[in-house]
This record gives sequence, structure tokens and C-alpha cells, in this order.
Amino acid sequence: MKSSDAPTMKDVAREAGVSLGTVSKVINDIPVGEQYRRRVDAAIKKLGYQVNNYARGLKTNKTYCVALVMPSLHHPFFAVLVNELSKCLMEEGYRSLLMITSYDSQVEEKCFLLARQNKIDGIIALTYSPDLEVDESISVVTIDRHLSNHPCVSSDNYHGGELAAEKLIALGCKKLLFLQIGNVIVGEAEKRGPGFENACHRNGMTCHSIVLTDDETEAPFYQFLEEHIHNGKLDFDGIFCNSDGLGVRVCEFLRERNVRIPEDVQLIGYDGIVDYATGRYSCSTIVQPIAEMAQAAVHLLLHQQGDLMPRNISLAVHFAPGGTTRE
Amino acid sequence: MKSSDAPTMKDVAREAGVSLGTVSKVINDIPVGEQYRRRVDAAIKKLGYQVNNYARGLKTNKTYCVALVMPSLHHPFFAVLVNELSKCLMEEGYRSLLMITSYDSQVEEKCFLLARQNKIDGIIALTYSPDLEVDESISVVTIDRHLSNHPCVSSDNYHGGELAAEKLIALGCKKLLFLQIGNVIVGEAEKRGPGFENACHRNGMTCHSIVLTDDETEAPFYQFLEEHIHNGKLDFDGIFCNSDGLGVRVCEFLRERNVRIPEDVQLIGYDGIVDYATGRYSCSTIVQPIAEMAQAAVHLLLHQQGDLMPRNISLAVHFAPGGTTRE
DNA sequence: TTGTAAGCGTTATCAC
DNA sequence: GTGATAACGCTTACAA
Repeated sequence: MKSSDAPTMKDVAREAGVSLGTVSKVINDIPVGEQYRRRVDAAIKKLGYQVNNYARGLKTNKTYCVALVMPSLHHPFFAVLVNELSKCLMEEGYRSLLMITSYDSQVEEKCFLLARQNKIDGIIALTYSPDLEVDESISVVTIDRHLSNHPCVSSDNYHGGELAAEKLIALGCKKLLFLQIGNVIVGEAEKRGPGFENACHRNGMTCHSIVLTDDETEAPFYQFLEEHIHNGKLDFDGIFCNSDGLGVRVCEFLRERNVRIPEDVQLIGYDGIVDYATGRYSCSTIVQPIAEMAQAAVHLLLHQQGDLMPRNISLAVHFAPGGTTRE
Repeated sequence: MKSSDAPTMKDVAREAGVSLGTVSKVINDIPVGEQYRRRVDAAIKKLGYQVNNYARGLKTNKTYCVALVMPSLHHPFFAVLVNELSKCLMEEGYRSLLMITSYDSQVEEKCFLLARQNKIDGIIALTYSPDLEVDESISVVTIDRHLSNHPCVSSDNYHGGELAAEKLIALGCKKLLFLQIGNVIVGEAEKRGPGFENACHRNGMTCHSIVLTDDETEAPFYQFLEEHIHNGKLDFDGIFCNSDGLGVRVCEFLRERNVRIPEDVQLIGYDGIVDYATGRYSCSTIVQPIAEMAQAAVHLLLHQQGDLMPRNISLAVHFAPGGTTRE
């Protein structure tokens, strides 16, 4: 850690032979005599002066810094989300303070505390603890989950579920299965199932659903599937999984048992995860508009505080074929 | 953006009926009379006081903040690296300022500037611009690439190449091929090829190498492979790719042409990328110890500045089977 | 227009 | 050991 003896505004003022206030004005683009401006600019360049955001933040009570509280970057969805959030924030002149919670609510709490100590201008969070204490004075936007009455940005999960059902039905499926494994915490993502089921019924079809929570294993899925395979034929011909990850695993399980996908069974996942190596979707999927979600979250946090904060913003999803449906 | 009217040390002092200095001492764990400490602690709790890191940083010239300058989080290697870096830093009491450059050297430069303005305590960077201007007063540790004389942390790329060759040879390969597509910028990763070739020669084997740079497409690889397939047999029986991504694509290409992997051709990639859905390696691979690299970078940056900064630290890699080798 | 000075919330150096 | 007080680098009235 080298000690920083960076030049300050005072140094610039001395070098330019003007006062502190003048330097400040130049830096903040406040009108100043042309000659002064030139002298100051020259001094700044000569000394390599850089504004000290800490001093500025202290004075203005504005840090141009937003905390990103995320469970992990091992999952592509989170990684890409953080990527987009960080880019959006940077475009708006904000910096991102990244905090990884590892799905640990203790850490989540600590992050919120740290964020507060850092006097950040806001928090964008995807958390798993339902009862996080959030300081009322700080602006928060959540992704996919609700936290007190802070606005939540998500994809249109309900419609995504509907879309999956409609697509499978349009592709000729007659017996539909819905598999979900997810958070004990109820969030926006839990609307995928209802959307799917509703669209099934609306189309006069029944649908078998199996819903597990994160603290269980996926074993019941596979046991169920196993029991419903007879002579290499599954009793269902259309499956909707609440994530691409699950979709991929289910595909693999079925293919190992000689169930042909998409010939005999078609499957749709959710998320729109793109394989890093091939650039393709890992299965047919309902694509979440991650970049738009990031943009919405940032915009909501920075430009729409105060008056009319919506409780939820859900963004349009679309279906993308990924080899596990006939189209 | 709600305005923050958080309580200050002054408020705490008044509430506790002590002076400012005493409050400061309590907060910084400097010995203080038991009664005072209790009164201050009570006041802190009552008011919900939180230290203002900006004011503290201004005074102490220490921000406990490190900038992470990364090209993108779309690639799992970067995502996991950032994940680990951020966790390490947090454990050491540091915050991470994430900056995504999108492989754009203009942005890289801007990030370094922003980092400097933010008076961060150091930078951990994976950049693509060879001539980034780095302020001499700031500590930098790079990953995989060299930047002026800042220390660089990487996996043991050269040995990784050797390992790949030795493994393929041990598994019975007779005709070896090396494929590399990578940065125009020369970094530590460019040692994989030499390591591979050297180990080949040491074992009395020749090795055909094709090296492309980022600004080209991979087409020449596939053209070459196509020309060297006769009756479903490839002229080579062992391939080393300089990344798992390339490895996966090459496998796919060959399998589509009925070349059997790993029966007829064995392939080893580099990175140790784990599939998010299955948790398995995407191909047989030389695994980079990402967590250890992160730890080394953080440790180097925070605890070993000044005296003996190594130019390069390379960490041990290991081979992991991933279905594209016979073991 | 430009310069001066107060103050943001801390820490640290003093006397007491 | 405790309490004033002077910085830290900046912004912002306000005075010149």
C-alpha cells in the first residue's frame, strides 16, 4: 500500500495562482473567466490532479456509488445481471460496490450494514432473507424478490409460464408436466407455475405439477420420471421446468433412459441461459431480458425515487428454441 | 434518492453526554473508561449510529476499497474470479468496486481514472490494453497479463501445457495437435503452448500447432480439421486446446463428423470451467485454481506492498477428466 | 467574476 | 483517561 500524496485543489490553486473557489468552479463546470479557466486547466494537467471523491462525497452527501448485493456469480444469470447492472450504472456516472452474500442471510445483513456505512446512494439486491432490516433512509430496488415495500424488478414470470404452456400445446403436446425446485422464500419467480397451469386449463388441458424447495434434493423428480417411463416412453410429452438448469438435468436424465427429446418429449426451461462455449441456449427456454431488467432497476433507483414507486415492474419475456422443442 | 440525515458522532456524543474524542475512541476500540464506553455504546444503539466511511477515509487516507477491473462477467472464468476476489476482499474487511470494461481499452483507461478518483487502496485488473497509464502511487495486481512492473498472478500456464501433453501421451496418444486462439496481447496464458510443445519434444513426439489471434475467426481450425479427416478418422489422436470453450467447440465439430471422442481422439482444454447446470467440467481440462489465484492476488495487494514484489506468481494447476479423455 | 471562510464527519494531537 | 481543537479535501455561501 503506497501512501498517496496526490495533489489537492489547494496545490492546483497555488500552481495556477488563483483561489480555491475558482479551481472548484472550473472542476464543476461553473462559469469562470476564460483566462482563469485556462490557467487552472493547465495546472490540473501539469500536476495530474484528480478530484477526491471521498472529500466531495463528504461535502455533498452524494457518493455516486450503488451497492450490488448478489448471492453468487457462479450462476450465469447472476453474473450477466451484475455485468449489465454495472455497465448501466457506469453509463449514468455511478460506480458499483459489489457484495457477494453466498446465499447467507448473515452475510446479507452485513452487506446492508456495510452499504450504509459507505453512504452509498442506493442498493440493488437479490437476497434470500425475507426479513432483512433495511434502513428507511436508503433507496433499494430488488430483483425477483420483495423486501418491505421496495420496488422489485423481474421478468414477467406469470406470462412466461403461460408462454411455455402455449408453446408446448401449439407444438402438439397432449400431456403436460411442470417441475419446479426453488426458494423457500416466495418471490416473483414463483408465478411461473401458476402462469403455466392457468394457460393449460384455459386450453382445456390438465397438467401435473411437482414443486420442491431448495432445501430438498431433486431426487423426487427423477423418481417420478422413472416411474412414468414404460418401454422408453414417458407418460408426458411436454415438460416445463422453472429453470434452464433443471431443464438441462431433466433432459439428460431422460435421454440416458432413451427417451427422445424433442421427438417424443418436448421441454422448455426458464431463464435464457446462453452456453459460454457455443453461444447457444442450453435448452428451449423462456428468455429473461436481463439487460432490460438491469436498466429498469438502475433507472428506478436513480431517477424515480420519492413519488411514485411501483411495487413491481415485470418485463416482457420471449420463447427461444434451444433444441429441446420441435421448433 | 432519499436524503440521508443519519446521526453523526456529534449526535452520539451529545446523547451520551461525553465528548467527540471519547466517542471516536470507543468506535476505534481505543481504551476508555468502562462507564463511558457503556454510555457511548448505548447512545450508538439508541440512535442507530453508523460510521461514515467517507469522512473516515478522507481523514485516514485509507478507504478499504479495491477496484476490480474486468473485461466481462459473461465468461464463467471471469465471473468466478470476481466472485472469489470479492469474497476474499470482504473477509479482509475490504469492499470491491466492480468495473466492467467490455474488452474496451478506452473504458479500461476510464476505469483506472475513476479508481484513482475514488482513492481506492488498490486495483486488481485483467486488462487488454498493453499501455495503460497507471499512476505510480497506486498499487496494482494483474491477473494473467503484465502491466508495467506490477505483479501478475496466474495459473502455472507453462506447466499446464506440459501436463496436458504428458496426460495425452500417457493415455496413448501418438499424434498431437495444439490449437490456440487468443489475445493479440501477450500474457501469461501464452505459455500454455510452449509448455505443451516442450513436453511433446521431451517425450520424443512431434506436435502440430495452429495459433490464431482474437481478431480472426476460428474458421482455419475447422478447415484444417476437415482436411485431416479421412473416412471418419482424424489424422491426430490427441488435441490440446488453449481454453475449454475452444475445446467444447472442437469436440462438437468432430463429433458431428462422426469422429469419436474419447475413443479415437482425446482432447484436453484449459481453464476448468464447470457447467452451471450439471456441475461437471465441460471437457477434460487443466484446472486453474481460481480461488487460490484470487486469494494470492488479494494477499499480494494488501499485505505485501513495498519491498519484495514478485513479478509473477503462478499457481499449481491439475488435470481433471471431463469425458473427452479415456480417463 | 473572484476570493474567503465555514463546515461536511471523522481522526489525532494536544493540554487538562 | 478525557475533552477541546485542528486538520483531511472539497463545496458553497457570502463578501470583496
